[in-house]
This record gives sequence, C-alpha cells and structure tokens, in this order.
Amino acid sequence: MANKKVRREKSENVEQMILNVAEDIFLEKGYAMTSTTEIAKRVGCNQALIHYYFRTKERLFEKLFEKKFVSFISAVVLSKERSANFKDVVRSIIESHSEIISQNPRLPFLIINEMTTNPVRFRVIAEKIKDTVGSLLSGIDSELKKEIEAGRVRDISAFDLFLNILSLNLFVYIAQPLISHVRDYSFEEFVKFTKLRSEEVFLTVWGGICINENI
Amino acid sequence: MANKKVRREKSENVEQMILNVAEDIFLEKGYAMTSTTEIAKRVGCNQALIHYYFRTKERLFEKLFEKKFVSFISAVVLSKERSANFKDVVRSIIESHSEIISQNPRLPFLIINEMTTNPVRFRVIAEKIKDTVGSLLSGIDSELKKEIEAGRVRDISAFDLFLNILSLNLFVYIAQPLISHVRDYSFEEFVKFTKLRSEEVFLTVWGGICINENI
DNA sequence: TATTTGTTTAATAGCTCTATTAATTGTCTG
DNA sequence: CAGACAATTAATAGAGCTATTAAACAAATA
Repeated sequence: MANKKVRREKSENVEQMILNVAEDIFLEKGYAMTSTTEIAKRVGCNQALIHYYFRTKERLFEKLFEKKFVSFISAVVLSKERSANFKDVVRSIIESHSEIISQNPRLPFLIINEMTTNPVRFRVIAEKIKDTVGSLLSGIDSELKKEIEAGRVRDISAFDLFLNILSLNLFVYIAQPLISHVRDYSFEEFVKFTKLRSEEVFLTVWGGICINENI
Repeated sequence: MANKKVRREKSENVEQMILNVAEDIFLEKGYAMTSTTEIAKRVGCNQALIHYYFRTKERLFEKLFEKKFVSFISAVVLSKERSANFKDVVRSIIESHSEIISQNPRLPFLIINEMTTNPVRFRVIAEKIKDTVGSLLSGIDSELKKEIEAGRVRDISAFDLFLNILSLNLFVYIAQPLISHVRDYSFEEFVKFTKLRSEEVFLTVWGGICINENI
C-alpha cells in the first residue's frame, strides 16, 4: 500500500507537472498557439504522455479552465456584501473583483481570446456568464435606484456602472504585456502597480457616479 | 492601353477582394487562426492565388495591418487639441479616441492578441507604441499639473488618467462578443450602445478627477 | 494565327501538429 | 524470480497548413 502510494506519487508528479506547465503556456499564448509537443518539451517528457493522461489537448484544456472560467466570473457576484452604505458596497465590489483578477492575472485575456477565436467554446461559456451577469445586475439595480432617487448618485444604469468597474479593473491585465513594456516594468513591478492602481479605480468609479456640483 | 486597364482592373478586383476578406477574417480570429485556405474559400479563388499576389501569409498580414497599428495608436496623440479649458481637453481626447476606435472596432482586440501571442510582432509594434504613449503623456502632464496645483483636479498621474480613458473606451470593444451576447445586441445595436456610452465615459473620467466635496 | 504576358489552377512537397499503437522500462507482488 | 501492471517512449498514421512549381487559361498584340 505504501509502495503503491509511492508509485502514484511519482505519476501524479508528472501529471501535475503537465497541468502546471500547460496552464502556464495556455495562459501565455492561448489554446491555438499551444502545442502538446511544446508542453511535453517544457515538462521534459514524451509528447504521447500528455495524451496518456488527458487523451486530447481539448480535454486537458477543459480540465484546467472550464471550472476556472465560471468560478472567476461568478466570484464577482458572490463577493457582493450587503452594507448600509452604498459607497461601501461599490468599494467592496471593486476590491474583491480586483483581488480575484490579481490572483489570475492572465485569465481575462484567455477568456476573451478563447471566446472570440473559438466559436465552440464561446457558446459553452457565454450562457453561464449571461446568467451570472444578469443576477449581479439585478442585485445592484434596486440599491442603485434608491441612491439615484435620493439624489446621492447621478442617473446611471447598473450595466454602465458594472462596465465601468470591469473596464477599469480588467484593462490593465489584458494589456499587461504592453503596459509592462511601455513602463519598463518587471512582473513584480507590474503587480505593485496594479495594487496602487486599485485605489485609483475606486476614486474614478465612485467619483464618476457621485453627485458633484463642480461638473 | 485601355485594354491593359481592363486586365488590371480584373486582377485588382481579385487582389482587393483578397485584402478585404483577409482583413475581415484576421480581425475576427487573429493571425494564427486564419488560414490562407479559408481566405481563398471565402474569396472563391484558388489558394495559390493568395501567394501569387502576396507571396506569404505574413506579408499579406503586414500589408494590411503594419500601417494600421501605428496610425491607430498615434491617432490618439494627434487628436489632442489645445483648449483654454482643461475639461474640454479631456473631453476632446476621449471623443476623438472613441471615434477612432469605433472606425476600427475589432482592431484593439487584434493588436492585443497579436502582441501577446506573437513575440516577433510584439517587438515590432511595442517600440513605436512606447514612443507614442510617451509623447502623449508628456503633452498632457504639464497641463494636468497646473490643474492639480490650482485645486481644480485631484492629485493623479498622467499615466493613470490616460489608462482610465483607454480602459473605459477600449474595454467594450475588446469584450464586444461577450457584451453583444449578454445583452442580445445585434451589431447595429452594439454600435448604438457604444455611441450612447461615450458620454458615460466622459462623465466617469471627468467625475473621477474633478474635485468633489461629496466624496 | 502565333506569340506574349498576366492570371489562375492543380498538384504536391514539406512541415507541424494531434492522436494512436505497440513496444519498452520500471516497480511492486506473489 | 516471474508475472502483472503502471508509466513512458518510439514510431507513425493522418490531417491541415504554407508555399512552390508547372501547367492551363485568357486576352492583347504583332
């Protein structure tokens, strides 16, 4: 039994290495530009081994990302905390959203890339996203309307507000290679930059909806 | 001579058709996912004809986009109009930027896609972008600092302000397939939506930097 | 009509990729 | 040690892609 465990451990190590390496390359280049040959080379094993463990490249990809896509998308919804103060609601949405992205910095690019280049994957993911977004919006909507009626927030649709948050939080990650190059950031410096920028995003989103006599 | 013209016209039609079709597919799927076979099929000609006119797939791509990338990027800079009012400067940057994007709605996705998946193309484009962004930022910077010192605008870096504009203007286009699906937009409806959203972007960017006692 | 020149096609070489198969190696078990 | 079973590899089929080549076609010209 102990021996069997050792065996399994060994194989699980290779299996896990394949998963790790594959995740890295998929995130870096997207599905189409990643070859099982390249994964094998980086792992240091035979290319057939990847098919031994995962049968097809497609299954390997799904094993890695199917769950991740959905949990990533719905994480935004789940994070919505009730608070007496609408400002704090907005802040908490932005911060938890930002937090989730920073844990998966290349995932937004991959999602968008797969969904636009691969029509099959589009259909699979799109429906789940639609539901998720729908429930998030209806969740915000009533509170937002109250604020608008009370004259504390300018007239804005929940969808526009939602898009503002998504845009400001996601764009820096989607354009990360470009930004890193323009600013000569190492990856660590880029991470630090996004941390600092998080407050910037809140100020912009909140300043953008808060009633302001100076405008 | 007139005859020769007829001949040329005929060939130019096919050549032009190839360019048109190729542009569509490249914009839709990116370089890697587009095959010369598919282009030929959509044009209705033999696949070898594409190589007859453009020699390689790479050259065809470059012919279409090398200039476009640069002009697209630098259009933002060129559009900066001097105005007595800083608010109007910001507005004009946002509006002309938004206008340029709406004329090339799929280009931002292609640029990001190519730059992240293709390291060769990255180097070619990245340098030009770096210069362009640099000169834009220094152009805004002095005016922005004056506004901050005068207490009309909160303390913000030119780069953060620039990113706010880019994020809010670009994200909807990058995520277009997703947004269209979530909201059940036809392409026309999507275009109409972006037109309406343009004012939204200004309100958010400006509200996000304008001094506001209510925050 | 024969020739020239530009356009288009069919055929195919050569490459890379995915996936399968059969053979090989390594390890535990009886 | 022999046999069993998992892990790993070598070899390769089969598909799709880019690019080239040679041949066919079309139209103007001499």
